[in-house]
Amino acid sequence: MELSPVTQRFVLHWGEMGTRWGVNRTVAQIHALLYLSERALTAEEITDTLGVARSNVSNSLKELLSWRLVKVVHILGDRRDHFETSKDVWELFKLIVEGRKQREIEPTREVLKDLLDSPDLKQESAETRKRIEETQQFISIMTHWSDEMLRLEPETLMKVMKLGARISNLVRREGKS
Amino acid sequence: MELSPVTQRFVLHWGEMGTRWGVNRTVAQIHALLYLSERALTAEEITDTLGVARSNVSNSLKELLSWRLVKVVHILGDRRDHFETSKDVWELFKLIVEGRKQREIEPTREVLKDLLDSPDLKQESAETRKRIEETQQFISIMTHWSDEMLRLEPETLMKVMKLGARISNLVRREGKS
DNA sequence: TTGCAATTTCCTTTATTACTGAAATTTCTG
DNA sequence: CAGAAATTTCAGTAATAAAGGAAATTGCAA
Repeated sequence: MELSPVTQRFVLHWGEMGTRWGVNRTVAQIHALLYLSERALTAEEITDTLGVARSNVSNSLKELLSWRLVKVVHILGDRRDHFETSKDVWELFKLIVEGRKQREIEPTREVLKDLLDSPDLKQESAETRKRIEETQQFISIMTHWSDEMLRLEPETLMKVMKLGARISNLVRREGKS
Repeated sequence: MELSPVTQRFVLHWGEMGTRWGVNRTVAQIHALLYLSERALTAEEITDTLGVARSNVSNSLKELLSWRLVKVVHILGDRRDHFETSKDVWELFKLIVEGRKQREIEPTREVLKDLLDSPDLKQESAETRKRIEETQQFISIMTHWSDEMLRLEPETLMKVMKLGARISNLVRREGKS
């Protein structure tokens, strides 16, 4: 499968950014490819289009499945797995935030909880204890809020965001007067 | 400088998570150390405490400075640079979001703009064009909203968050009835 | 302006992560 | 159930990133 110039640039860029987003190049490229594809693709097709090893595609798809960014679908009369991703940016965003929370926040939350429960804690200065408590509390609040937001429909979310903007404007105007 | 058990675990954990957060172990460890430290530290002290090469500390501090997570301060009668970080979690959070936006979003925003301006675009299917336009628009909205939020004082932000929670509850209740 | 402390640069080594390709396994079909 | 297609596993290799350490630079102070 030949890629058009625009698609090719999109896929290559997504791949380059992948590293910064916490996934490897191939994972990001596959996701980009599926995102722009009009239909679900087989692993074989992905392999050919991207020019990487079949096994690499297999592992990358597994990672995308673990993020729930990609789903397996079946085509009648074809025993091969076909892969597709949501075309809804909001949906994708939610899944990415969810995945990152799981990988980037959850382990820390647990360690902080552990530290705060630890008998060693009383040896620490009040300052240190306060610092750790505040960190823990902050994570807790942000996690809860983000869960709430992620549960919203796009339209509702837009309303909340506009509201946020309104309040922030208000605050700024009051600050000036 | 000897670390207490709790501080040590905190620093080591922060270091391990660093990789997932897009910085290397040393960078994250230094930040953790400064975060729990009661006073600003010299590069030398950091080197000794963490047991890494002096040059590694130098480079890591430079990276932390580029994130604006760390500041140089001077102590009267001491020519050495001393380093400190904010103790305010909200402040730190803002800086991290700002940094990540710069590194993880901005390059993509530019490429998408480029693609949408490109003469090649008209060769693409309507579907593809729509997909790229929506992506671009989504990034634009989210960036703008996050800028607004980051400008808020912690207390105002809390209000907005509570409001968000209220709306989300409302929506859920209406959905049920 | 020389000398030394402090810091950074830059090249090398080490560690980590990504990727390949062959072999093994699973899954489907006749 | 045998054979082939599809997929995954895994061991080795390549690529990338992190860290170390010597040498160079900076900047202050006598």
